[in-house]
Amino acid sequence: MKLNTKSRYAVMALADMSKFSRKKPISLRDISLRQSISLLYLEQIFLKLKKNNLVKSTRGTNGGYILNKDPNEINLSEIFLALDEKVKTVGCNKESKKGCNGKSAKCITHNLWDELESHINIFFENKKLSDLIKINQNKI
Amino acid sequence: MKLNTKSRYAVMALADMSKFSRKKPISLRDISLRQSISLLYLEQIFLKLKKNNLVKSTRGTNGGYILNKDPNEINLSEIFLALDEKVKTVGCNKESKKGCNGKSAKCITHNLWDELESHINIFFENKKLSDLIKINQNKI
DNA sequence: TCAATACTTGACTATTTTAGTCGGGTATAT
DNA sequence: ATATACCCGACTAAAATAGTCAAGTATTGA
Repeated sequence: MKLNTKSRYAVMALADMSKFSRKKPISLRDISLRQSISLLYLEQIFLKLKKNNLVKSTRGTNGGYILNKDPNEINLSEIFLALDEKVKTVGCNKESKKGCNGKSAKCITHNLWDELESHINIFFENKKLSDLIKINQNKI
Repeated sequence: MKLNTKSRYAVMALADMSKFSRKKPISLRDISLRQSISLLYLEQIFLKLKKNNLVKSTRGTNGGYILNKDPNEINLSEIFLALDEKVKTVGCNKESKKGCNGKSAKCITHNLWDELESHINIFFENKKLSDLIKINQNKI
């Protein structure tokens, strides 16, 4: 049970950006160097973040990305959502409303996974980007 | 971010067993039929459960598995542990104490994932097998 | 103007993980 | 004896992951 790197790197990169002013664009190159994430990979990630209006971009020299909102207004749910990272613990969850494991009824563990999902989602919803940098003032 | 089927099936199978007396062995064949899980796959799963002393077995005709403890004494953590399902949200966690992402220091999101892990682990520790069947009295 | 910077996009790929199956056992009850 | 049911390692197809690559376009600063 683990998160994929895209989601993790997205959070890392946005947390990185949160430490800087929202006036000047921050280039992916800089983020790549500071956080040791492949530039090419970051590009892929930021396309999704942009499509989901978490960041906006300016091209050209001195271009880069800017956060669309204040770090204390961005929660982790939004970020995971932007990257299609679903906290979908199992196959038999809300989406497949009718059956689990090829059967016509909900499986015996159905409610359990639902509960776990809610648990994790609530955790993410309550966690803001600004929370990350508060704890990590000392780190780059 | 999802659980693997082995862990899920393990919980399902043990929850299934929890509904029956702990006197008579329950065959994997029966569990397989009731829960729609491949018998061959169940065998693999129960080997691990047995090695970790969650169940004991008797061979031969009318053989099968018996829970080693009462359902209200078995929590989900034990089950996941038996199947090596770690709630290891990311690479850079407690195990790799020194660095994340090839760097020498903890990454900016390190504490976040730690916190999430604890969260989920606590959820599992507090959840007993007996809780599952209480909620699902009506289901097989 | 023109070179350098930096975002844009889709396609591609090696590796790893997952979700099982298969084959050939061994022990036990009837 | 024979059918049942656990035991165990090895194997594999398919999917997911974690990226890279190629070929752009837009903007700025010298």
